[in-house]
Amino acid sequence: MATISDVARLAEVSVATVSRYLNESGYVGAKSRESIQSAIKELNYVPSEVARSLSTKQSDIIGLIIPDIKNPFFPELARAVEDTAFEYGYTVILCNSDENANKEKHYLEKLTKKYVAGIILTSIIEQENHWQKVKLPIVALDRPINSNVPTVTTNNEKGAKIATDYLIACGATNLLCISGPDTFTSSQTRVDGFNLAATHKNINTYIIESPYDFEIAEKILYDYLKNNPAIDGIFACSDASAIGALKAAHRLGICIPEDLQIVGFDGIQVGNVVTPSLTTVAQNIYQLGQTAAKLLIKQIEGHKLTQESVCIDPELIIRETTRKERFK
Amino acid sequence: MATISDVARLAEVSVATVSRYLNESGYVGAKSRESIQSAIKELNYVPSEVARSLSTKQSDIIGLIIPDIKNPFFPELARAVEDTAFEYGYTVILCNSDENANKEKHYLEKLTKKYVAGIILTSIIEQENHWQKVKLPIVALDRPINSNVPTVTTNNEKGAKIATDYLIACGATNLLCISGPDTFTSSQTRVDGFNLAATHKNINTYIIESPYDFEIAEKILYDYLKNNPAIDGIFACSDASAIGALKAAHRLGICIPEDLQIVGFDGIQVGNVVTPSLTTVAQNIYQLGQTAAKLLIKQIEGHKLTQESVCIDPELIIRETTRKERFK
DNA sequence: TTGAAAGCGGTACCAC
DNA sequence: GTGGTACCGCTTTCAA
Repeated sequence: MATISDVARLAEVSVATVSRYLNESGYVGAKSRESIQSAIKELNYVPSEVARSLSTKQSDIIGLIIPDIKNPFFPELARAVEDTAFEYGYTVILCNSDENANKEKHYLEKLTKKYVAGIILTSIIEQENHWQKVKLPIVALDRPINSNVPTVTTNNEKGAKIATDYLIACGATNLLCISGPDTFTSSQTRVDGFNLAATHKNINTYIIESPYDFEIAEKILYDYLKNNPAIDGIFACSDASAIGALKAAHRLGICIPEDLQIVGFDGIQVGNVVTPSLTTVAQNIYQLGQTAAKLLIKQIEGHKLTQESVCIDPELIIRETTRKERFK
Repeated sequence: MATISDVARLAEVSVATVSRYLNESGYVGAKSRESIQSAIKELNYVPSEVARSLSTKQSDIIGLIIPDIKNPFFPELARAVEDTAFEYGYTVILCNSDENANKEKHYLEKLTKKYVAGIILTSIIEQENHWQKVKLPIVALDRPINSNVPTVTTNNEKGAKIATDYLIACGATNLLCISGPDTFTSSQTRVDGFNLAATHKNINTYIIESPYDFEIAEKILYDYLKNNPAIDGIFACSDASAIGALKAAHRLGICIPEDLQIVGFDGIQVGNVVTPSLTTVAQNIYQLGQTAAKLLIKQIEGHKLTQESVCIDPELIIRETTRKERFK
């Protein structure tokens, strides 16, 4: 593999000049420029990013730490981050933390060692603060970690409120909210939105907790719905639990949406494939990822952030698990 | 950030000794060892992987090039690769090629510049040969690129044969095979398996092509099934097209599995969520990724490969889009 | 406009 | 056992 000095030698100039040419920093005379160009071509020269990194203490690598790429929410997010990174000439390292503080910490350290340019973090660690040791640009995605860290999230409360309002408008009066694990602030915020919309009306509300896993949710909801047949509307804090509820209702012979209406949250693809297809509050996942990446790159490149944090509105997608709106 | 010479100075030894200690190469006396340890602790020293890479021309980064992480087949694959990489101390860079030769080439180059240790490639480029310029360890995943490159694939022919045999055993006699784009050898091989199982019996066979996209497949199959009501069994070369077929049949009022049985291929999660749930030939996706990563790491670490290529058997998962087996 | 040379933070050979 | 030191390939002063 040819090096910069090979190029310099062949072009009969100094490495400094070649470097200047490469980085478009400083002057390079026309003749030098030409001979450098042909030398590069002839030697098939490709600059070493590692050497450059060592010198500049910077790289074009972005670390993306997420809980689990298998979780249907994240592929699209990762894709958005990668697309944006690609557009700006960056590259992304994928890390699955499994909601595990140690793994998260491990990756944070590992990425630091690599001089990554910055990190996008969907952290489990809201209370802890490994990230504080990291002096790199960081953006928190989906889950805020600290008010000093720029954060990109969905407007969860608003989304939950819209969903609940819609259920009520469609005639549901006994509402169940399926919350997520209480360690997720996003889940708590969605529950807040649910309460905001459902209280002070002639509505009965119930809350039950379930992990964002459709098989577990199915079990939990099977038991719950069996014992609580009055429930006629469900707002689930995730599509996964919504689909679990759908399956459970199916097994119990409950008709959807006639006897029971369901609205999910997230907008993952599967919701469109189940029968009946799922009415849901869709997060703009791609935009979340894209925004996070852009915010990070802005920081990396030393621009001032005009907005520290971004909150993206979700959108209600009406499909088949809800009836027609009756009350406006 | 502390460097190796800071450590050496504080520990009152030379950098060479610290380096030896760090890499467990060569002798380090007990006293030196101790003072180095405490110096490292005190300075909170973390070795720079970049500097090390420059010196050794090696890194612990594995490049993973896939068409699109949003494609439901790949998250699990990526996860398996990442898990295995993690286990062996490697880190993975994720690249989405979009089945685009230029993007693939770009990434191949970019990864080379970074001195990545090796590359796992799900290539679109079966005929081209960008990868030939790359002198790094490579493993081809899912799609063979060349007989010299170690390859990990599913036994597609066998899987297709099992699926088709099963359809026939369940009483289907007018079989449609939904193939994939003919640029995928995997699809061709599955069609081969289908033909192998279906010809020479009192079976009528038909073949139609569709992309691995459930919405497009739905359109194509809607038209096809409308005009060919005799079809009573479908073997789809992907779960995506199987689900498209399912949706199309649903819209046409065709009962599944009574009037029409469907078997998919891939084993993606969605198949388990649709109604009726999809009988399918499941690839062992996790194992594919894991095997590829292990094969790559073996090469990287200079071990001889005992088996150049690996072919993993898929498994028929019987769910609700097929009837009970009637003929054995 | 250009080049010499001092880093960047390690590794590894060789002499002691 | 240990240390001096010449690289690895590139960036970046600073002087010419």
